[in-house]
Amino acid sequence: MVMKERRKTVRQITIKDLAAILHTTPSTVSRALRDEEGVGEVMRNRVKELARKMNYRPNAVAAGLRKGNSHTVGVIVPRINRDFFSGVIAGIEEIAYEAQYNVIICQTHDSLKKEEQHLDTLLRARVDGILVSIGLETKHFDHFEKVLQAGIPLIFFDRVPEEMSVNRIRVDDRAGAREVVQHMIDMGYRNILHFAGPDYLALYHDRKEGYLEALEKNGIPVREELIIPNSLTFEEGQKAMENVLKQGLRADALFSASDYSALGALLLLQEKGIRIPEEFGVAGFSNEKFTSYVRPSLTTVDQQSKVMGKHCMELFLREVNENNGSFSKIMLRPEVLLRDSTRRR
Amino acid sequence: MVMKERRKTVRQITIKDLAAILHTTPSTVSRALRDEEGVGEVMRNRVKELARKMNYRPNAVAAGLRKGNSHTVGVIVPRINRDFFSGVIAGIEEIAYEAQYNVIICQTHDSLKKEEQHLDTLLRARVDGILVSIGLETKHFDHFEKVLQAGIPLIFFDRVPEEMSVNRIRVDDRAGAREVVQHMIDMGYRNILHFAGPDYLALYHDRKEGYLEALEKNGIPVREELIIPNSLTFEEGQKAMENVLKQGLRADALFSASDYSALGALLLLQEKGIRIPEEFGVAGFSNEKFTSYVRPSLTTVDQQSKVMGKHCMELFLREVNENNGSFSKIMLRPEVLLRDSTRRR
DNA sequence: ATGAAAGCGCTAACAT
DNA sequence: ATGTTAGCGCTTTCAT
Repeated sequence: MVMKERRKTVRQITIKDLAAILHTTPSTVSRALRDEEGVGEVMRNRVKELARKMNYRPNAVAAGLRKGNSHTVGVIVPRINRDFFSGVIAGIEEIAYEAQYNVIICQTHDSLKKEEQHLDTLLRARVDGILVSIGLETKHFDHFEKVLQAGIPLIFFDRVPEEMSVNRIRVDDRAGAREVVQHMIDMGYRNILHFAGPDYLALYHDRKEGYLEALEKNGIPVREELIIPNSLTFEEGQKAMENVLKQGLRADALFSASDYSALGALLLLQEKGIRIPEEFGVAGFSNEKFTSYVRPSLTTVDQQSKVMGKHCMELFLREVNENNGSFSKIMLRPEVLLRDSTRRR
Repeated sequence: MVMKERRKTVRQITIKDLAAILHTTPSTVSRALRDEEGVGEVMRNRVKELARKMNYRPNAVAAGLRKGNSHTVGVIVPRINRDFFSGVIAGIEEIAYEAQYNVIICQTHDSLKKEEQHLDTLLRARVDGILVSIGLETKHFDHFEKVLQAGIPLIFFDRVPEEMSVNRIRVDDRAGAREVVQHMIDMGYRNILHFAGPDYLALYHDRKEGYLEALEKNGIPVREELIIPNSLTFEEGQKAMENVLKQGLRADALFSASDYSALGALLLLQEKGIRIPEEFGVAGFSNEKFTSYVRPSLTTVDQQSKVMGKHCMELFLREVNENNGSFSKIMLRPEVLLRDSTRRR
């Protein structure tokens, strides 16, 4: 590859150029290139041959303007470097690819302002649909109204607004939490901490509910002081566990709504010389990759990220084709992964 | 938020609609909205007010077609769930945001076919520039030629094609490797394994070179059998280390070109009851987040991902404004992070 | 089977 | 300060 040419503003080949060379018209060229009816065998081949030879590249902007769609969907997620979200994106991309859709990925870093900006940008770019997992700052959802006003499908996944008539896909967080806590109880843990997330997000609410249900079912009284709110990051997890130890709270296990804070706690416990899982059990949520890398490996709940992504895109495709005024709620079954951090005896 | 309306294909408000309502013309409305010269104070305010009231949303597709640019750059990376790549993307987004550019993120999963497809899609979408980190399968670069033909800036980062006249940004992998191996030698390790990547990628080549240089400088003879090619993933790392042990190779440390295979090896060694760092030292490369989460924490080399992303976007902005036929090579200084996996005595 | 003409929504050159 | 006109590159009706 020789990069000899000085870069300059180049006028790209257009359909009109091809038409002129072949002594025909843009309409015929357009039809030929898109394999439409009504072009002679010979002409079609001449067009395609020339297009190839001249490196013709269709202008999707122009086509989009004319056709009124872009064959592109926008995906808005809090962050792309979470295995969960990148898994969802992989699922979306897989189905999108089959259906010849492009995917634009945006991350909000959990900022409401960024979320609104990305939304505007995507709407201005005239995407054909938007798939969103909302950020931690998002407590009201008015800014999503304009997506519906624009008349394109809007689909929420994982972090979804509850009690609203919109398409949404989640895993059954409550069941996942219940099962993992049940397992911990089966392992003989009785004083189980819970690191929770903000209650206004259904998934965190449900994880707490699952925790409570499991305790209740086993006749274990709930101790409010064991439920520690807003402990989702690595650092928060360390700090929270440090406080627990400092306060001398009677506790022998932790079920965290987040793998990150579970790990923070786990490392702190190890530093203090507390043996896991013998003296203290730890479980997280989301099946981040590192949970299988740390020692002891961390019990967690897999959220079917790739399956969720596929469902998202399939739901979009259904919406865009059928366009009936209804909406879907899809709930996936999570998979509890029992690992060494809770497996004692 | 009441989502009452049945979704249907809605014609969005256009500049023409606004003009009609205000008994003026599209040009005036366009000028007013973009804060251009030549619109009266009163008219400008009336236009803006109405646009706001009617939820007018400019059609970026139409504007792009007319202006011949999209104010969008495309970013192609092997995968987005590597902390290194997501860090670069964060840097790109930061500068892009300031300069009012949109960013389209594409991942190739190291597939050459995907890389070519994404490239085509971005060119059809008429992005204003493309920033790429090539995939493992990519050994020839002809497909990038068309980016230059299209007359838009092309910038490679991290995984760049060497010996080619294109813009590229990297860290000094050789220096990073040399320093970390020197540190291992200082710690008394003498028989240091190297897990290498494919030699045709400059960054892996250079990491090996740095390793060799450090040995040489300290008068330690190179033993070819200690250099194990294509060991980059977690699984490959485990397998490679297992082979090393099985073969009874005399080795007391590992410098891996990848954090993932370093971790695989580390865990395998621990399983076998080998103490780290006392009996065996381990170092990786890239500063993936998990390297600080595992115990012992893993010595590694930080690649300045965010800084690299900023440089990429800044270089793009310079290119797009100045458009001189030259190209830049930027080399960043990596930072060696000495952690517990190599710190003995 | 092919061509002519209009127009998607916007911007910009050229009037007035 | 505002209007008129043309056109970005494509698709789609309507002719022939």
